[in-house]
Amino acid sequence: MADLRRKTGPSRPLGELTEALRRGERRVTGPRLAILQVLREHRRPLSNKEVLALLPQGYCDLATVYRSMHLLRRLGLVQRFDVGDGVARHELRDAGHDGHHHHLVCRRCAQVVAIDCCLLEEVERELSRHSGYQALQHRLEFTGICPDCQQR
Amino acid sequence: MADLRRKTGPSRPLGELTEALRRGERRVTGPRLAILQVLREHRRPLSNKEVLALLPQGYCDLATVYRSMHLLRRLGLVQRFDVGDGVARHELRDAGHDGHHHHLVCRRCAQVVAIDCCLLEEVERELSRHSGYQALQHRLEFTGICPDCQQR
DNA sequence: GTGATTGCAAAAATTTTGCAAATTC
DNA sequence: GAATTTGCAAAATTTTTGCAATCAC
Repeated sequence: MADLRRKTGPSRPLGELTEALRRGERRVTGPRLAILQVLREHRRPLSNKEVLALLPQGYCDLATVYRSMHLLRRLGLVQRFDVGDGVARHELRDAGHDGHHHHLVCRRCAQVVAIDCCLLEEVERELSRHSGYQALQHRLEFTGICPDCQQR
Repeated sequence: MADLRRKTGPSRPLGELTEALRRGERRVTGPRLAILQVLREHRRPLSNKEVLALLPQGYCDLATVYRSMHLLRRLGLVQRFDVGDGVARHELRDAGHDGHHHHLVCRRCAQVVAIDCCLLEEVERELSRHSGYQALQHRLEFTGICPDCQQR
């Protein structure tokens, strides 16, 4: 499922990522760079242990991976996935994450259609009124079978 | 959008649930009955600790709640949700439809509100017409800051 | 009675944290 | 030089498991 979400094309340049760190007034350290490299090269949800294993032998501590992942998530660079086995996984997000939008993904071929408009602003306002929750955000993903795949 | 929040009334009759246990050749025990009662009365994703706390004082062991929840999941009676705080939650599934609905999760305390109606059936139809995709499904999750956390 | 189920306690596994030393800016 | 970040070890959680006692059928 995670693979279906992935957009084709190269991942974000490392420079952009370190830039995001600096914007957040965080330091660009060896471990953080290395972790970002791993995430760039393996674009699927990785557990922290997997990330550690993909780093040069003994390069950094598991605790550092945990801390870095928290940071990257706060900065919006990474998205967390819970697959249902009690282990958190993280995946690098695509560049356009500030421009909020949704995707429609084919479950067969993973072709992606971007949905430009955000469909849920009105719903969000209503929901906030009814629930008392504030600062609402949402994450919406559609899947289906694309026209091409329907013919096969 | 009148009533977004799930009505808290009991759902599936208890008899139907114990029936499912028997069909699975599992025994109907006190702890299992009590856990099912709790799930029937609180129809939102509950952690195992929450379930235990909602049972009569000292009524059963946390390990039993874990084991029961595994069983109920294998039997398809409950659905597991991972909200992103490292704690698994379970919710009773509805008999009739697939149990599809959405959640509103507090980003601070992970408290969950179930949203009874599916907001996107109409959107899905529109989207299907415009994109040509078929058999659409979606996953939608709202997050926000719950009223309690707003005060802290 | 037989076999599944429970409680208890102990173990596993994941994640977080305190603090001195090292690193980045 | 100041402040953040790291490693290490220890702690805190969440979840699982072994086993004798108990319970459902």
